[in-house]
Amino acid sequence: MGRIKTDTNISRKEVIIIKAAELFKEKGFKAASMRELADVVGVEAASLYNHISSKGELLHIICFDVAERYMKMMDDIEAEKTSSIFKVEKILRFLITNIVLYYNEVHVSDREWKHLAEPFLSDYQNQRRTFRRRFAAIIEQGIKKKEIKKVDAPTAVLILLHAVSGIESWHRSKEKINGKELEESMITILVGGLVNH
Amino acid sequence: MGRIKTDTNISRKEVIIIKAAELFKEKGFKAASMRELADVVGVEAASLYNHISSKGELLHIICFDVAERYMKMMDDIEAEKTSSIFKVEKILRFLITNIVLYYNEVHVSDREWKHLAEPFLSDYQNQRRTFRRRFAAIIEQGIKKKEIKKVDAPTAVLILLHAVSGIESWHRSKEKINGKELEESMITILVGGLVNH
DNA sequence: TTGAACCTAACGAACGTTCGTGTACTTTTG
DNA sequence: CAAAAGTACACGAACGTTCGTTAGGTTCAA
Repeated sequence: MGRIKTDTNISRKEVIIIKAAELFKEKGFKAASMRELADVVGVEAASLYNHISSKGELLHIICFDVAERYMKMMDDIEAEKTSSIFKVEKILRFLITNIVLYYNEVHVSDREWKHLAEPFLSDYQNQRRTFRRRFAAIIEQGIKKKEIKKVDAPTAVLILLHAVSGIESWHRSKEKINGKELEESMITILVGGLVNH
Repeated sequence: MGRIKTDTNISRKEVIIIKAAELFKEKGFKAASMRELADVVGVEAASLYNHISSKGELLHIICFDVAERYMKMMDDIEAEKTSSIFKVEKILRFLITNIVLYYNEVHVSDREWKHLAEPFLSDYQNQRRTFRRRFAAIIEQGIKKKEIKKVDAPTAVLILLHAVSGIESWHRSKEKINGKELEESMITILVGGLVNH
């Protein structure tokens, strides 16, 4: 079939990962086969194994790349000296931008992490849990300082995270509304609420 | 292995569907095998086929039962003579209650519908699209009547639907907060917003 | 005694992965 | 400078397993 096309900026392994993220998103991890992936990459299935060790490794790389970016962002924002409500807004903006930039990868890490093999599965779950706790802590600070309404912080975090992940659906119909507009809409609704005060 | 236990209220087929919903939620449709399902039901894999025609039929039933309830609810609410913001609130309350009651089924129909076979796949997608449009129309009415802030209605719908589906995560740690509390928290945040006005 | 419910055994298809080999560069050596 | 050795990458064939499903016989309640 021929070689995998690359330039100096991107390795053949990275090409496979990018295509895998797309395929896993489209079909789901289990339903996507290595033969299909090979087709998309333009090579025979066996040839993939010159670059990767297993199908599971692909999922692993995708999930942990995303998780790492989340953690880095949280480190930065926690260090900032701004109001809690502004921190919440900043986190939301990061999440939205991140989804727009790494659409396939984020989708896969959100929906297919169950298929990670141990011990990575536990590790991944821990990272997500920690992230949510740190997010909730910021909201609780905001409540104490009366910047944020008295709400159950962990519930608020769940709502915000899931609300943001709704962008995937939007992404399918790009034409209708652009990324920046979408971001503003989301912030308005989630931070300000629907009611016209 | 023995017979499937039933009473007069619930057929053997329904027992299989209930267990299938649980298994599909836990493992995903593709990763869940008929042999596993048989184990859970307490029977050999082949015996399942005395009650169902295929694995796909199980997914079909689960997805369309949920979709039907959504549509019925929308019919009712559209017919009501109340304010738009109150209709939105009612829809949200329905969605939350529905998730709490039919946790596994809703989860499966949300995440595994991709694996439906045609022509049911197209049918399902149409139903969901229609539902979102009707929801968006209610929000737009609210905007016209100045009950609701000027926001992009389709975006608002996506946010609300995904936010509500976040309850799944909550469901895993039932002890911490009960269903009614959760419902109030969600309405407060989604309708009223986070900011303390 | 009939029919629903279950069993064991087996089917072909698809899966992830391994193997041995071929080929075309690149590097090392005489 | 040319031959040899090494490396990177791709191939087709095959592996052992698991999958959904079917065929045909058995059990058991009504």
